[in-house]
Formats: sequence, structure tokens, C-alpha cells
Amino acid sequence: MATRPTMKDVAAEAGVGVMTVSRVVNGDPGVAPATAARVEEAVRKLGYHRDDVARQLRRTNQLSQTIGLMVDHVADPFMAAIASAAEDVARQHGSVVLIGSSRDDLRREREVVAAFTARRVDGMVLTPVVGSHRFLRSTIEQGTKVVCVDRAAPGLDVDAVVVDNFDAVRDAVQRLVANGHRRIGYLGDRQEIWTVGERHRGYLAALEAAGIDADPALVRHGLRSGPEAATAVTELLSAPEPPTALLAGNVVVAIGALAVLPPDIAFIGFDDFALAARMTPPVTVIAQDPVAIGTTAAHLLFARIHGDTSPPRTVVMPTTLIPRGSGEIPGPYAQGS
Amino acid sequence: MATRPTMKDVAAEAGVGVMTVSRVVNGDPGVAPATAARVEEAVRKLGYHRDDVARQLRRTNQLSQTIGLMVDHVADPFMAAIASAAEDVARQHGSVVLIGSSRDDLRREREVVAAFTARRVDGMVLTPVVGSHRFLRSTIEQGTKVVCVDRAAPGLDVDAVVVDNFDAVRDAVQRLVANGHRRIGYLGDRQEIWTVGERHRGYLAALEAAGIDADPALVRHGLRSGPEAATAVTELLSAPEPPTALLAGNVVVAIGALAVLPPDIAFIGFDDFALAARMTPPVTVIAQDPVAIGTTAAHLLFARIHGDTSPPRTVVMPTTLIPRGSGEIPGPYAQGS
DNA sequence: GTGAAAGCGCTAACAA
DNA sequence: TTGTTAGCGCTTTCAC
Repeated sequence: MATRPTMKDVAAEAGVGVMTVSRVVNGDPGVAPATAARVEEAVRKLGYHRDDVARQLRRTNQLSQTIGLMVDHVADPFMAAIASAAEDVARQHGSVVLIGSSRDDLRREREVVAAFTARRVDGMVLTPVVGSHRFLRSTIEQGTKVVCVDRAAPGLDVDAVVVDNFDAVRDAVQRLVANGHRRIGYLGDRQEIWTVGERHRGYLAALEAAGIDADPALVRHGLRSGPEAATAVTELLSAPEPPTALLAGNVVVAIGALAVLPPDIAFIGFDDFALAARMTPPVTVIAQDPVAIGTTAAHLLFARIHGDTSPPRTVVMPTTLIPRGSGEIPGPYAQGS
Repeated sequence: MATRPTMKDVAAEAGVGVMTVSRVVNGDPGVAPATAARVEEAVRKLGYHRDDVARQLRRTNQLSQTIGLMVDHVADPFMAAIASAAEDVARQHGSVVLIGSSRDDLRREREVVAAFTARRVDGMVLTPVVGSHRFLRSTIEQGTKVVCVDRAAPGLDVDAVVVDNFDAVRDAVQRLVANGHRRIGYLGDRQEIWTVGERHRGYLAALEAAGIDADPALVRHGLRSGPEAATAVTELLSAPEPPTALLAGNVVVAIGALAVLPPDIAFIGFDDFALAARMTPPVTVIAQDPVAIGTTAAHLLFARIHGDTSPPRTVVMPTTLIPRGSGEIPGPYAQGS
């Protein structure tokens, strides 16, 4: 196996000094065309590729042109869309993206962040898990920029891009109430996750506004997978006083629930998904725009990297309720006709 | 903004030499506990984080503990699952993952690969786009390991993980024929993509085996999005002699097609998707296992990185036809009953 | 227009 | 057990 050629090798091959090679490789001006051609020929012949690792070491106050992206789970379609959008923006800035998943585990998050920091990323986009983020303090103080996405990180004074989880769920539940439902079930992921807590609060607020007593028997927290959600739905519906409507707090839970949901139960899910419109009945959802969210977060990050020192701000992106049918199934207290 | 402390700063703070700091930071043996404690205290106080960029430069024959993953499009659920699996394996090997999307553009692929190479990744997992991959030659010769996933790269003698696209589609089409269909439509992405070509060949082989003349009017290539697929379906079905069955070559095309497909047309899609079983009728698919594919590719890559020099091999992962109903709708030539 | 010397932050090799 | 020296591949600086 051939060894990796260095600038020295190229310089020797072309019969010039390393500085000339450096200039040619970086497209710097001030090299005679004939010399440049000789260098380029040597580069091709030896298969030389510049070592950005060494380069970054010397250019000490320069950027590494690398950002980190830590999400909950890359395979989650919502997170994958954010990742894709962030990568597109990074590309526009000539940067590459290091990716990592926390799987909602703080220890794992710390490891991923440490790996990013050790590689001297210019900044990172994080979906923070529940817990303390003090370990990020020194990294941020030393100049690494951080933007949170999807979830805020309490106690971390950085930019964040989130949606109006509370309002969106409150409005959706109010819609179910207006359609004649009073026994409305809630299916959610681990309540400690910031978005999940916000959505649950929205659910409770809507019930309270409607003068409905919240029944703990209608609420299921901590659903981590489709099958768990399906089981929860089956249990809720076989109770003595079953719900007539359900709200699913995220897309994993929604898809799991839909696998076993009878068509006469009203249903609204958080997050849109492919073919929601082709289900029977078509599924009403609260849609976020993950591409816009990821793009916004990445733009904020690069603004910071390029010197924006304004106070941190939280951008709240809108959600849209898409009525398709399942959320409009009337309940036992429906008015009229 | 505080400047980033170096080992020298820590050494000064702790009143020791830099080598002692290096030993403590890396957990090397041979440091007196009391000294180590002083160093650790200084590390904490200064918020020191080891610079892996400088580290990698010196440890020249060592690994960068970084791999690259270049897929078609991270937002594609199939690719996202592969990425997630690869990240899990990388994590087990103490490595992080650089991600990039080619968007099926060879120029973009080259840029991504160049960015990976410049950062001295130990290896990369690629979903090669159509075109020549000679530009990878020198990188591979210099020791960067490459594994192809999902698609083979003709002319590149490296490991690959693929599925039996040809057989899977041939068998699926034979199934449609057995169910009484003779006018079977094919909906595919750009035919130059290796998987797409294989699947189309499988389609043609099944027709030929059944003695059915392939009708070009029933074939649509180059479908790049759901809406394009939907339009193609509408056009095919409004032709004078419309197909009675359709085969969709990938999940994007399948989902687009299903948005407009009448329930009496038989349908088989390539790739499984959430809620396929809840459609009306439930959707028959040829399922791949992206997690197994991504895991296998990553394992192959790390085996190479850790010194495996056996001849390159292509691993063919199985697919499974999941009959759910849409593929079992009888055609006009159905036997019996 | 070109090159030689120094040094980025770290670790290998050796010395004490 | 600890420290010193050299050098990884590159760029900065300055001299020619």
C-alpha cells in the first residue's frame, strides 16, 4: 500500500519548495503559471490530497469548516429531515457535518459532544436530552457555538429553534372538544423531554378551559415505540369508560396507535407523515416543517460562527393543523344534525 | 471570550511538564496518583479539552477515529436507517461519523469524498452515484477503506452490501402474472442508478419468462419524486389499454403512486414503509432490512480498517416479499373461482 | 516569484 | 515517576 504523499513529496517531484506547492494547492496568487503547471502535474502523478488536519493545526484562529449535529435518533424521519436541511446549509458554507445520536441518554450526549469538541468543530446543533448541560459551559466559553433545535435546554443560554408545542396541542384538543368529545385520551413519550412536557401541558390547558376534569386514566406517558403505543391504545379502549378521541404526542406514537385504532375513534397526531391522507379515515395532524426548522437552526449557527454576538434568541416556528377527517369525527356531545 | 487552553497551560497550572499532562489526559499508566490529581484539578479549572486534531497529526500511523458516510439523501427513510445503523457500529468502535449527501450528483459526490479525504477519515461508506469512480483510486491506494452500500460501483474493486434486486422484482412480477395479470406497469427512478437498472431487468425477465411481450407504454423511468410518480400513474391508467397491475421501484415512487391509485389495481412496492398494512387495500411490498444492511456495511468497513486484507467481496442481503393484499388482487386472466 | 525557518498542540523516543 | 527533544504536515513570516 502506497504511503500518503505530503507537500514535501510533491515539492521534490516538481523541483520546487513546499511553499510553492502550498500556494498552488490553495489557489493562492503569485505563482508563475509554468511553475503552477509543474506542481499540478506532480499532484496528479502522486495522487496528493491536502491534509486538512495539519492545515487546521497551523491556521490556529481559523475555522475547521466542520459542525456537529447531535439528534435524538437519526433514523427518526423528523430528525433525518432536520439533519438533511442542516447538511445543505453547511454545504453552502463549505462545511461538513459530524453526526451523532443521543438516543435520549445524557451520558451518550456528553460523549458525542466531547467527540465533537475534541475534533474542534466550529459549532454544533443539538437536540438536548433532559438533564444538566453545564458540561457545555467551558466549550461554549472557548468559542464553540451551540444552537438547540426542537427542544430548549433549560439553563443553557444559547439560540434555540422550537415550535409552539403548547399552543398547537391546546388548539387541537379544543377542536376535539368542539366536535363533541369530553373523554379525550393522551398518548405521549417520556414527559421529561421538553417538547413532550409542553404538549402535555397544552392538553391539560385545553381540558381546563373547557371545564373538563382531567382523568389520569386517559393519559399514557413514556411510550417509546410503536408497539408500546399500540398496547396503550388497546388498554385505554378496553377500559370501562373508554375515550372517544385520542391525541398522539409524536409521530412514532401516532403510527403505533393507528395500527390498532378503530375507525370510529377521533384522532389527531403530532407531526405529519407520508400517506396520512390515504388512511381510513384520513389522519388529521399537527404538522411541523422539519426542513424549515433545520435550515433556520443551521443559519443561526453559521451566523454565530461568522461573528454574530447579539443576545441569544429563541425562534418559534409555526405549526399547522391539517384537518383530514380523523380529527373531525364527532363525539357523543356533538351539536346539531 | 476565553482562549482555548493547551496542555502547556495545564502543565503550568499544575506545575508539571506537558508529558505528564499528556499521560494523565490519555489515562496512560505511570503517573503518581497525587500528580495525576493535581493535573486533573488543573484540567477542570481551565476547562481543558484535548485537541484531537493536533493529536492525530503526531500519531501519524494511527487512526483518526472518524469515518465518512455518503448517501443519496439523508432525509430518505431508507438511507436514514442505514446511517443510524452505521453510526451505532462506529460508536462501538469509538469513532464518529461525517455525513454527506450526493443527491445523485457525481460532482457533489466528489466534493463530499474530497472533504472526507482531506479530513483523513479512516474509511467511508458510500452509496455511489452513476458515473466513474476512478477519482477514488488514489485515495484507496493510500489506505482509506471504502465500502459501497445499496449500490455497487462498477469498476471499483471494493466491498459492497446490496440486495438481490433482480430476483426480488422478478419474483414479485411473476407473482402478479400468476394472479392473472398480463398488463403490468413499471414505475422507476433514473435507470442509470444501479439498483433501478437491476430492478427493471428483473421486471423484464419475469415478463419474458411468462411469454408476455414487454410494452414500453407501461414503463415509466426517471421518476424523482412522489408527485412525478402520481402523475405517471394517472397517465398510465388513462391510456387506451391501461395496466391492471403496477410495480413501484422504490418507496418514494410507491408512496407517490399510492396517493392516486384506485383500489382495484394490483400493486407491489419496493421497500416497506410504516402503515403499509393499514392502507386500503393493505400494500404488498418487497422489504429490505436497512438496519441489517447498514450494520453489515459498517462492520465490513471496520474490519478493513483494522487490517482485513482479504479480497473484496459483495454481500447480498435477502429481501422479503410481504403479501398484504394489494399485490394479490386478481387480474383479468386469474384462474379458478 | 520563490524558498527557508519557525511553530501550531500534541506524542514518540529517549534521558534523567 | 517525570521531563526534554524532535517532529507530524502544514502555514505564517520574512528574506531573497
